[in-house]
Amino acid sequence: MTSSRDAASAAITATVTSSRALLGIVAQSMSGALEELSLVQFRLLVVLDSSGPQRMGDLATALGVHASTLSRTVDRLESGEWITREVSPESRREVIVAVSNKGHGMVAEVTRTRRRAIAAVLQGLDPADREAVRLGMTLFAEAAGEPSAPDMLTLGL
Amino acid sequence: MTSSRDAASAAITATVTSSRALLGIVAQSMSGALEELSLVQFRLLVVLDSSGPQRMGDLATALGVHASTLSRTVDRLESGEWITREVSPESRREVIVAVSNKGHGMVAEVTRTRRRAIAAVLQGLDPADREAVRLGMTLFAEAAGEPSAPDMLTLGL
DNA sequence: TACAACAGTTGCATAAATACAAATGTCTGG
DNA sequence: CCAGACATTTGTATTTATGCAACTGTTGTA
Repeated sequence: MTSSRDAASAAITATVTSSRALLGIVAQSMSGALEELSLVQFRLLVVLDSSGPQRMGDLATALGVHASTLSRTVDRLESGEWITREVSPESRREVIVAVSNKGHGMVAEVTRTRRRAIAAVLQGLDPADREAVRLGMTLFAEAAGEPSAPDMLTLGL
Repeated sequence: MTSSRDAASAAITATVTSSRALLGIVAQSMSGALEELSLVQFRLLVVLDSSGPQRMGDLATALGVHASTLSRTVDRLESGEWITREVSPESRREVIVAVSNKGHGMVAEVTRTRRRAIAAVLQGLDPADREAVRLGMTLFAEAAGEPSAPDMLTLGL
């Protein structure tokens, strides 16, 4: 007979294997961006793109880096016109950073590429299997919950 | 009615969401290693651990970096005793790099942590749902195939 | 209004990753 | 056996990321 432990283990192994494939897709989708930006810079762009305009200090906290480190990274991104940096209308000692159109376009491009790559994989399945993937992925995502921001930052995502 | 395009799109979205969760787990599993090693160094360790001992030149090619760059990175890993570096028994001009016990242990530890984290997530599902995840993940992994090495390297995996 | 708290930048300093060029040592074919 | 090819390392230089300390300017408050 097959024990429930074997069944659980099979699910784990399948998930690990699948995570490798998914990781490959994610990495590949980022390769274009990483020709123009460092991983750290791209990470900043993603955070800013998803959270909206931020004060320097808050952004430094969100990224877990020193304010001076952020200031330099923002220098570089600004000179590449990926982001904008403006004195806050609220307080002249605060500086608000926001993604530029160019910056948003890059993030969107990566997202689009990722989605397209996943779509291409699913294309290779018949509808019933595709539905099985949808179900499995949905169940897993629900059980896992949202990844924490600090976790994602480890890999610069 | 629900078109087949909607169904496909739902599968894509579910997979994208799931990939985020998986990425979080992967990143978290690496966080311990990244306190002691840089991403580049860890990447080298993983490649070496999975492909076995390599000549410097081949390793540089596999990692897509200049030989001199590799030489320096190997210096650092060697001084931390993560790897060994020995003159090849075949030819005295060749140098063979291999993971040390310590290095292998680190990679294994990350792998173990990852597996455990995934197991914990699956633990939260009842057997039927877990089986659905197993099936979905298996189908996806089969359809996606093995990720290419260069792709994985983008993220240092 | 003066002073303390705050936000950000700038002046160091360090470490890592990177590549190119040059040097060193080893092989190999003629 | 020796000249060129080959594998690796070393010298040099650049870029990025990083943090601490000091500085500048702004705000709030006693």
